[in-house]
Amino acid sequence: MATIKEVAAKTGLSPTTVSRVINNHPYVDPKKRKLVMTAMEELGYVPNSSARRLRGQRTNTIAVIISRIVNPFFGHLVDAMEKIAAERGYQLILCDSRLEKDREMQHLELLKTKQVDGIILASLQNRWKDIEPYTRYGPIISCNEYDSAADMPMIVCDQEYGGYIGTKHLIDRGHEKIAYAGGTDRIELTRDRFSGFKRAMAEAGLTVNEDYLFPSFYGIEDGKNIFHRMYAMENRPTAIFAGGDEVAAGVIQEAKRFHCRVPDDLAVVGFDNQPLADLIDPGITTIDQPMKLMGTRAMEMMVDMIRHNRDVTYKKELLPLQLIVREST
Amino acid sequence: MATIKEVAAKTGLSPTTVSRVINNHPYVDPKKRKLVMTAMEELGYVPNSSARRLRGQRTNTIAVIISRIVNPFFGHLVDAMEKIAAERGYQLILCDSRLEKDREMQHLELLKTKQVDGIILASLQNRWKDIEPYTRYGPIISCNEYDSAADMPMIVCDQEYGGYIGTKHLIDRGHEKIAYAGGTDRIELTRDRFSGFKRAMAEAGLTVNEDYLFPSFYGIEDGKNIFHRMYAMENRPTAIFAGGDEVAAGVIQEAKRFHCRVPDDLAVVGFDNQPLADLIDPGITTIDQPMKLMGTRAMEMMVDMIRHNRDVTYKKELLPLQLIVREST
DNA sequence: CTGAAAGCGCTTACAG
DNA sequence: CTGAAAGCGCTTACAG
Repeated sequence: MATIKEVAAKTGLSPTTVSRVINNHPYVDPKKRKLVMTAMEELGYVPNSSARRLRGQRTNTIAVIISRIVNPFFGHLVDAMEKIAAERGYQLILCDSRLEKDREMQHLELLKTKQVDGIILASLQNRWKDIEPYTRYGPIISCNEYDSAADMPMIVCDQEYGGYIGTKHLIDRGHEKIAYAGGTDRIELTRDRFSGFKRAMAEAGLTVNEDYLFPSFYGIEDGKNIFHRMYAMENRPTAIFAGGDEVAAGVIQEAKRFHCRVPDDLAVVGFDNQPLADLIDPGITTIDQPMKLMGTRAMEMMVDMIRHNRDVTYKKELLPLQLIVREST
Repeated sequence: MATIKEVAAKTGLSPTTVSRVINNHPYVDPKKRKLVMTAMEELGYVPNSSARRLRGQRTNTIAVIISRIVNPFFGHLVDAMEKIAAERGYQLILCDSRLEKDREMQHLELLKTKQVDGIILASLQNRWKDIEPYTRYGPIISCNEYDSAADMPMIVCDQEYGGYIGTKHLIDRGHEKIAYAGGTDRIELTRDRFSGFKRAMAEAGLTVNEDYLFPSFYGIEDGKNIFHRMYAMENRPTAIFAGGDEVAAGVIQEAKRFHCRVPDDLAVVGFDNQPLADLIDPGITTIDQPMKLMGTRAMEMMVDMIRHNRDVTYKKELLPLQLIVREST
């Protein structure tokens, strides 16, 4: 591979001047500029990124940490991010934590070892106290998941509201025995969503049945399992609010297989509004999360933070969430 | 950030020795090794990747070029790749060509500018003659899409066979007026699949109706459009072989909306065997593509090629394809 | 408008 | 087992 030195030698100019041409500096004699250009062309010269990185202390690379790329929700999120990153001249490193704390921590090391200029956390497996130390190495923002204790910019949807409107919708449809499969655990996002569920229940004077609460699951298979657990109950719920459309789809599919009619015997609300929600039969009533907007906004913010080097500060940005009614309720 | 020099200063040793400790070289006095280790710990030292890259001429990064990350097919492929890459200590750069030749070419530049050690092409927008020049900068392999004229390792499925068994299945079900939406154009993969379609038709003594051929489309919306174009025909086909499950899903959804019964009025065969195929109603008869196997094998091969620096050579590897029969036929 | 020199932070022969 | 020195390929003050 040709280096800047060889280009300099070929043109009889200094490496400095060649570098200036490469970087479009002003104050280069137009003739010499042209000379350098053709020499680069002839030698097939291309700047070595590693050298530029070392010298310039930036990588033009951003890592995005997700927890499961096969989840279409993340697919759409990453798609939007990749688009903005490409426009702005950044590479995207895809980091899949697979819901494991350790993998997430390892990915955070990328910032420390200067392999990326910034990190977008679209999933959050660790607590803020473990993530915080990394912020001194570069910008970290979260998108989708969040942690109120965290001092970092966040692009989030109003999950409490989402939990509320989904539940309220079921209540309005006359349901009282409502199961909840969004998870109630350590993750703030799911906790907030659960708060919304509880608020709607309380407002309607309904009590939350502990047996109807299922931990946070992710895929179709989980949905199937949840259906069977409900089906085995003596006192079955008449409706379920699932943590994602895939889970909802699993519930619906299995319900149909066991001749449990949706929505008559079991109403189902999903979350995300993935394409899937509109495709299966009956269509899934769900909460629309603006995945594209989230991804776009997060990447724009990240690039801005990298370029302006901490001069810009962002806070929590709240994005809208809305109920999409289909045939499953 | 602490550097190797600072660690050296703190321990009274040379940077060379510190480097040896970092890289687990033998022949370092155990006591000194320990000394260095604690000094690194105390300083929060971490090696700078850019420097290592420049010095070592490798990046431990691999790019994968896909054409549409929101397609679950690519989601699963990338998922399998990421897993192997992480195990082997490589980062994955996600490159989305969005079906555009230019974007793909830009992504190939990553190899030239030493930003990645190798590239996996899971999508192929350009011709081999345009890609070939990049092979001198590092290993390039294809996975999924392919080009027989190309002199690169390829992990491919037997598309001709896939086209054949899908079509044969429809013929066995008694169909004669069979539409084909897999594309017939410049891409070899789709051309081969189309060959399989034609072979099955020919064997059964059926003629291919030009009006029933639709260019290669990708998403649900495309499926809906195709349905309407068929629906508007005087002499409608009774079956369609779609290029992907998403397209098939779009066809089916719209068919149901217009009271066209599947499979009675219109039988539908998809491709890929995505989770979706099993979820919608009726389930989609489809051709299973071993996405996980493809991704795993491709990444293993890539890492092997990078590590053994062209000493290893691979050829085309053919992976099995099989018909999954569900209710849509 | 141009160039010599220093340095980004490592690793690797080489010599001991 | 250890260290001094060179060099990976750039860019950026600095001086002219």
